[in-house]
Amino acid sequence: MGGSRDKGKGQTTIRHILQAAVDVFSESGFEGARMDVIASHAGVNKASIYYHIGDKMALYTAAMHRISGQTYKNIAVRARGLASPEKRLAMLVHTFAETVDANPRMGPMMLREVAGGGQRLPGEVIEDIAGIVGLLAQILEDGYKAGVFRRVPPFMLYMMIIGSVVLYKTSSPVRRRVAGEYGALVDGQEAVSGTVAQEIARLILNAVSIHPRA
Amino acid sequence: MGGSRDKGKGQTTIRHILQAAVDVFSESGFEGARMDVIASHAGVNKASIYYHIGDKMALYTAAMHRISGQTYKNIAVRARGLASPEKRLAMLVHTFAETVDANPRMGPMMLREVAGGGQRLPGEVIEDIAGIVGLLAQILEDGYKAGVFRRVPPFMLYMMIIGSVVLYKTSSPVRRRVAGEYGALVDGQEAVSGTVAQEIARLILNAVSIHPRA
Amino acid sequence: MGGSRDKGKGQTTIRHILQAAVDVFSESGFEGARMDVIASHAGVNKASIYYHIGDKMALYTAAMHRISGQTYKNIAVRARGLASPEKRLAMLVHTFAETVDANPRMGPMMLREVAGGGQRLPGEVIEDIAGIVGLLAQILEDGYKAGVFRRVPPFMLYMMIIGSVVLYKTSSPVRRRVAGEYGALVDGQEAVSGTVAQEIARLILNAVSIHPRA
Amino acid sequence: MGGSRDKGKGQTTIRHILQAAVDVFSESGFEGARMDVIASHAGVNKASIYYHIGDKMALYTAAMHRISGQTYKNIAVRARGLASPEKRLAMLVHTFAETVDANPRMGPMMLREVAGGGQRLPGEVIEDIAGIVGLLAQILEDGYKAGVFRRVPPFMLYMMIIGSVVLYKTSSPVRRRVAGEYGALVDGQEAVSGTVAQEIARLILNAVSIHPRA
DNA sequence: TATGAATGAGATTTCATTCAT
DNA sequence: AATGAATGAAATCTCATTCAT
Repeated sequence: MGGSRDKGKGQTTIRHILQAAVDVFSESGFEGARMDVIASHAGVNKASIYYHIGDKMALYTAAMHRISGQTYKNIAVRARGLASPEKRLAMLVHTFAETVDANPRMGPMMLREVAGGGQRLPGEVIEDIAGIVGLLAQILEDGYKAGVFRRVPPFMLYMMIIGSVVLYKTSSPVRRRVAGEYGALVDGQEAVSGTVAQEIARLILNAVSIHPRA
Repeated sequence: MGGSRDKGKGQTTIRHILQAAVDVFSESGFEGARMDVIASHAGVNKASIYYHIGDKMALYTAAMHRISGQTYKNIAVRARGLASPEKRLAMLVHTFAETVDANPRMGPMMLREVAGGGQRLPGEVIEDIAGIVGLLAQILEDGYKAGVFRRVPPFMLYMMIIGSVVLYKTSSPVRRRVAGEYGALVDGQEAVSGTVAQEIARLILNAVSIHPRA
Repeated sequence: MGGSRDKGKGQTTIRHILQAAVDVFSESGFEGARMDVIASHAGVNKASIYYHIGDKMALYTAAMHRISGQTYKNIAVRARGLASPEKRLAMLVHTFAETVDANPRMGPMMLREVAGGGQRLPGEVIEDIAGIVGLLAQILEDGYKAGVFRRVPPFMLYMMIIGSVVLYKTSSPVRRRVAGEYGALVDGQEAVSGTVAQEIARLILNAVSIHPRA
Repeated sequence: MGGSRDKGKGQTTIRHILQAAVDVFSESGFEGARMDVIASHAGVNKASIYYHIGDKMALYTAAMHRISGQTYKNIAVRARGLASPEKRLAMLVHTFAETVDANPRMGPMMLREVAGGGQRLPGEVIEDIAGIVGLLAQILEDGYKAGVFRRVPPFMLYMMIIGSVVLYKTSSPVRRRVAGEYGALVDGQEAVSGTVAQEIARLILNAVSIHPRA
């Protein structure tokens, strides 16, 4: 019946492996991840990973690229066609938050990479990040020309956005543990798109906007 | 036997070990760090680490606490005695930035912990973090009561601050690599206190302040 | 279906496989050779080797026999019909040298076998070697009866001949490296038949001949 | 009593490891040798090899050098002080044969190296070989000047000597198997110094000497 | 207090071989 | 007749930890 015959069996296997790699690497980091674990998550023999993809480093690269590529594509597609810089900036925050929600593994992987100085970041991933920073820079430039935004270094704002979104998302276990110490100070939602993203977007917009003196 | 002057020899060794541990753990993460490497950085034999401190986990805990404790103390001391909530908030950002500059290892270690869900964070470190979040909550509360700040979830703002400061600091290698792809978009200072911290403080203040409509 | 012209297709494949096997085994030895490498040298899929020939050992046996058989046949054919023992001995050295030149892979394979005690030598190969030793023994016997040769153990002379020819041929890379250390001592021709074989034949003849006292 | 305390425990371990390495590598070749086997031959844990020496390649290098060095030293010491070139050449053959008898592992290792083109031969080993060839060249030169030797390329004669000695020694299992096929042709002594070396020395001397025409 | 040596347990990687098509 | 995919078994190498001194 229609469609998927067993042709391309290898492609399916590769997809399984990459998904498992994303999961395990993001949970445990590069050194902490074990090939055994990835293999069994993927439901394949360890040797299959080497057959289809290569060694641990190659697997890591492939997994990273898979995620950064998706993120960039999502953001790029949605960023088009919105009129005002404010709306585009808000949209970027929301899209980023949604991507993080849809890809809970992305945050940890990126944080770890940044923590390690990005030494392991493959060129393709760097390109994806540069793409996102480029979009953000364009928005800020347009807003500045329109007289609504202050001059803000785009990379700094990028860090602020992913900092708040990713850390907020990722830190929920930490947040809970801090909550144990400090009761009311902490607020417990899990998803970061929706309410939380709205709050973040408002803060970010507030931060970059030019406000008239009273 | 002996007695008099060999007192404190062990303390020096312990200090060397802890410093080396901070360096190596922050560079490579928990799993990536090797006891050999830490030992040789410290200029001692591997077995000495076990004698003086304990196993890898104990060493990690000690190193983390050493850093988070310093940070908390720095911030707590400086945050006292400033009148307006705005000034206290700006001060907190600056102090945090300075601490990160003075302790370049702190950022990576914290990012990694957050990325890993903080599973390994020892109670003492959690307390230090909670302490900082508590200070921040107090500042926001005062500002809200004074009618100058909006209601902002303190943990979210905490994430925003450490997100921008730490990521900005830590990401300088990544930033340079992105710069290669995207020329002018990136700005290259290394220290995060000073100009960069000022810019961040301004953004943060802008973000939380209540602005009159034009 | 099929029928007419696909006959013999398998034979070509088998030839390719065997040639590749000879190349790779002689370059890397039995343990060092990889089935993948042999397959790709032969331009076929790894599984084809198993289909057509069998496992690694079977392939090795087939490759060895292919070579030893050629050598024996060459020598046997040429050795016939020459009158004097001296000429037949010289001819044997030359033929051996030519075979080694034509089959550059033979030397290494034989050396390795000898080095390993010949445990892996299949019976057919042993027979080929025994054949050559037999020819040599006959020559020596005839020369002894004719009063021109001393009594020399044939196997020892066989070792001397293949030792000098094969080692000389095989060792050219080593010779070049030694040359780097010891300049003028080394002489660099590549082919072993021709001049080199003449020199060797002269030495061998000199060695076994009976020389009148001055 | 006297002497060996437990000081230098590591040195003993290293000696055990190297001896085991020589045994196993020479029996099985580089690829065929298993680190497990070497470790258990040496009576140490596998990891000890890595602790004391390094990886498989480093171990191989160390083992090769150990052997080639001993050989060169033996020959160099004995070659001094003999008057006539003939006696020195004979002595070299005998010493070589004795060394091979004393070090039954040397032959196989060298044959394998030659078979592989010597790609793996470390510089130190090349130097040892060059040293031996140098001694031989000197002897031949002296004999030529004295009018008793023909001009013979030293490297070729070197190959002839080690070819006959080493192959003869090493090939005893092969010889036995050939004997099974060809009865009387083969002669079965195991040691190569003594009678066999005498025979070889006589052949070699015969080969290089200038003989008056009858 | 300090260290060279040693190791068990486990990690990554390789490879000959088989299977389904 | 041929092949892409898959794998069990085993090889090399690593590393936190302990021991004897």
